[in-house]
Amino acid sequence: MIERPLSSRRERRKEETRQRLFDAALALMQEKPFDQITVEEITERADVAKGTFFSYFPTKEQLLIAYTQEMVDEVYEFLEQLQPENATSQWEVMRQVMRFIAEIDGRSLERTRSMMVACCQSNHLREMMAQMVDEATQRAMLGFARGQEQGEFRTDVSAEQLAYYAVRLYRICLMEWMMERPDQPLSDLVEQTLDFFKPAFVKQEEPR
Amino acid sequence: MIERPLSSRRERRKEETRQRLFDAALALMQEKPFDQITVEEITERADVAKGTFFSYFPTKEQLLIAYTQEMVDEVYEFLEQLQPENATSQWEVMRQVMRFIAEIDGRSLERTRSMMVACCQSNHLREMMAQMVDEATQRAMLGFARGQEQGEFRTDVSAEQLAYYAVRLYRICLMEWMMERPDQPLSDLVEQTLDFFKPAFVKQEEPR
Amino acid sequence: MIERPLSSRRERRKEETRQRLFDAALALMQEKPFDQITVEEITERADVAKGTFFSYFPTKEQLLIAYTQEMVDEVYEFLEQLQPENATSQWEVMRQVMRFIAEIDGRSLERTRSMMVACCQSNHLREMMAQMVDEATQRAMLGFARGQEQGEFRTDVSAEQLAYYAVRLYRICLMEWMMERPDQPLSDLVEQTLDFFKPAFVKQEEPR
Amino acid sequence: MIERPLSSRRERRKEETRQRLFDAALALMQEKPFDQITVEEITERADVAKGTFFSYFPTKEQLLIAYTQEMVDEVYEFLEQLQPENATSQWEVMRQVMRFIAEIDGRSLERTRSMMVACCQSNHLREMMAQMVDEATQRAMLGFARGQEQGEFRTDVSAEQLAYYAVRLYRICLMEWMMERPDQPLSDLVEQTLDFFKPAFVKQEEPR
DNA sequence: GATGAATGAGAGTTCATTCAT
DNA sequence: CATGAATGAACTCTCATTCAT
Repeated sequence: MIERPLSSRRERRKEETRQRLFDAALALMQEKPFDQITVEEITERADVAKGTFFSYFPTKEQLLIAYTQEMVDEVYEFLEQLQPENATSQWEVMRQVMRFIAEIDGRSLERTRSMMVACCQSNHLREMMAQMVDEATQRAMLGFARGQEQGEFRTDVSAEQLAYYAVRLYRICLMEWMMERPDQPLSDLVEQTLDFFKPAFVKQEEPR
Repeated sequence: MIERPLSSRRERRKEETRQRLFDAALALMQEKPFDQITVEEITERADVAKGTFFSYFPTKEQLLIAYTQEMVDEVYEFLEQLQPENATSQWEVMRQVMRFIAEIDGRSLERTRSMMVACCQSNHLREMMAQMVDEATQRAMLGFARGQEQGEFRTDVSAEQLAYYAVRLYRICLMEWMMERPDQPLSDLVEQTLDFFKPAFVKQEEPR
Repeated sequence: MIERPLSSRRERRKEETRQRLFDAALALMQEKPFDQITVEEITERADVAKGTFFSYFPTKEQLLIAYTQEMVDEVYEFLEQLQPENATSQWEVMRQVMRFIAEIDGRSLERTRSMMVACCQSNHLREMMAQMVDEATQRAMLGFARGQEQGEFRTDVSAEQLAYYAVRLYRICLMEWMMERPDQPLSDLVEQTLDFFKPAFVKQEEPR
Repeated sequence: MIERPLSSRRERRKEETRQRLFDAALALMQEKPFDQITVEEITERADVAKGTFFSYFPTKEQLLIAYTQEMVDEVYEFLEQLQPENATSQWEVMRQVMRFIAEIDGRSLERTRSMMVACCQSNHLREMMAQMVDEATQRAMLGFARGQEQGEFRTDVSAEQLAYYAVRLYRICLMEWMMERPDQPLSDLVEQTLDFFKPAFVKQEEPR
C-alpha cells in the first residue's frame, strides 16, 4: 500500500454521503440551535434515508464533535502555516490569528451559539476546545516571548501570562457578538477589543 | 390595607410551595442543563404533583426567566446600595461589583452553564441579560468618569469605552471558569483578570 | 309551612350563585362547545371560586343536564299554555310550537351544537330529549286527530303517524341550520320546511 | 411505470399497518365517541407503537377526516355508477341512494354518533359533509327534473327544491335512529319516512 | 357554604435510534 | 450499504375533582 503523503488532519470524510450529511447539518445549524434540529431534517436535506445517518455518525451528538474537529483542524492548519519568526510585530501575528478564528465563527451566529450550547453540555467537546485554546496559548507564548525580547511587550509578567490573557480576549468578542451585537461583524469586535486592551500588553514608556 | 390573618397561613403555604419548586429546580440545575431537566423531576423533588408546577409557572421556560429575574434583581439591589461617590478608587468599586456577581454565578457551575445555554436559546433571556449588562455599564461609566477627573484613569478614550470594556472583562472569567477551570473559584479569576488588564484602564505614568 | 302555590317545573335554582354559574356556562356555550369549556372558565366568569361549582353541580356534566331540563321545562310550559281546541287550524298550532322551539334553539348556534354533542354522548340526556319529543308528539296527535275530524288532514294514516312525522320535520331544520346554514335564522328554515312538506299532511282534493 | 418488486412487500406491509390503525379506530368508535378514544388505545388495539400512529396520520383528527373521506368516496362511487336515465321511477332511484347511505351509516350506531359529534366540532369535517350533501342534491335535481317532465313529480316547485328537501329527509331518519330508535334498522326508517313524505313530492291527482 | 391549592391520570405529539429488508 | 417503518420513552401541558382551611 502506498504511503499516504501529507495526510493532513483533514483526511477524514472521503465519502460523499458523509460530506452531504455534514453540509446539511451545517446549513441547518445556521437556522436554529443544534438540539432543535432533527436527524430527519438533516437526512432529508442531504437526500438520504434517515437510517443512513447512523452509518456515518454513531450518534447525533457525534456529528457535532466531528464538526468541532473540523473547525479545530482548520485552526491548527492555519497555525502551522504561520511563520511568526519573520514578523516584525508579534501583536500583529496574534491579531491575524484571532481574525482568522473570528472569520470561522463569524460565518454563522446560530451555528456558533449551537457550539456554545454543546460545549456547555458535553465534556468531550469542552475538552477539545480547551485543548485548542491551550495549543493556541502555547504558540502565542512563543510569539510573546519573542516580542518581549524585542521590547514590544511588557516584561513585568511572564510571556505565558501575556499569551494566556491575549487568547482569552477573544471570548469577550465572542460573547458580545452572540449575546448583544449579532449584527456587527465579529472581526470588527476583535479589532476594537484588541486595540483597547493593547496597553495591557505593550511595554510602557519608560518613566524617567 | 387590612391584614387578612385568615388567609395568611394559606398564603405562606403557597409561597412555600413556590419556593420548594424553585429550590428543587435550582438543585437540579446543579446537576445538569436546564433543558435536560423535566418538570416531573422538579415536582418529584419538590414533593408536589406534576400539575402543581403549572400553577406557579405557566411554562417550564418561565421558571428560568423567574430565576434570572431573581438574579438580576439581586444585582440591581447591590448596585443601588453602592455609594461610589465616597470611594477613593473607582477601580476598587468595580472590582467589588464584579466579585459580587462572581459570587452569585460561582455558587454553581452547572447552573451557570444552564443559564448560558438558556441565553443562547431564548431571545427573552438574552434581552434580560443584555439589559442588566447595559445597566451595569451605565453605572460603571459614572464611576469611570469620576475616576478620569481624579486622574485615576486614562483619558484618551471616553468613560463609556472604559466602562464598556471593564464590564466585558467579566466574561473572560466566566467562560474560563465554565470551560476550563471549573475548580478554581470564579472570584479568583476575576481578581487575576482585573489585575492583569488594569494597565489598559489606568492613566499611564507621564513620560518625561 | 305555607303551601307553595303553583310551584312550576322551574322551581329550581333559587340561589343566586347557582344562577350565576348557570348564566356563565350559557354565555360560554355561545362561544365554544361544552367540552372545550373548563370549570375554571365558568367559575371565573361567575366570579366564584372553582370549588364552588361542585357545590351546585356534582359534576360538570350535570350542568348540561340541568340546562337541558330548563329548556325542556320552557317547552312544557309553552305546551301547557296552548289551547289548541280553540284554533281554527291545527297546522297553525303546530307551526307555532315549532317556531317557539326554533327560537330557543336559535339563540345560539354553538350552544345548540353543544347540546347535540352532549346528546350523542350521554344516554341520560338522550332520554330527556326523547321524552320531550314524545310528549310533543302526544300533544300534536290530539291536534291532528282534531284536524282529521275537521277535514284538515289526510285520513289514510293515523293521527299518531301524522304527529310523529310532523314533529320530526323539525330535525331537518335543526341539522340544516347547524351544519350548513348557520347564517339563516332557524325559524325561517322551519317556515319553509313546513310549507314544503304540508302536502304530505293535508287532505288531498277528492279525485272524482 | 416499472414495477418495483423489491419494495412491494414493504409497501404492502405499510398499507397493512395503516389499515390496522384504521380498523382499530373504527372498532373503538363502535364503543365510544371519537374524542373519548385515545391514540394509545388505537395503537394498542392495532398492536403498534404509539408513535407509529403519527407516521400515518399527522394528527388524531386527520384519522377522522380520512375516515370521512373514505365514506364520502364510497358514496361518490355509488352515485357515479348510477344510471338514472334508465330508471322508470326517479323516486325509486332516490330511495336506492338513500338506502345505500343508510347501510353505511347503519353499520355502527356509535361510529355514526362519533361522526355527528365530530361534525359539530370541526369546521373541516362539516364542510366535507356539506359538500357531499350538495353533490347529492345536484344529482337528485337532475332526477327530479326528469321526473317532473315525465309527470312523476309536482311542478309547482322547482326540481331544485324537490331535490333539496328529498335529500334532507335523510336527516330525519338519521337523528331518529341515533336518538330514539337505535334498535330499528336505519334503512327501515328510511323506507317508512320516504313513504310518508312521498305525497309532498309527487304530482297530485288532477281534480276533476 | 366558599375557597383555591393540590392532585395525578392522561392527553397528543416528538424523535433518536434500531433493524428487517 | 442504504432504506424507512417501527419503536417507545419522554416530553410539556390540561383539567375535573378533592379537601383542608
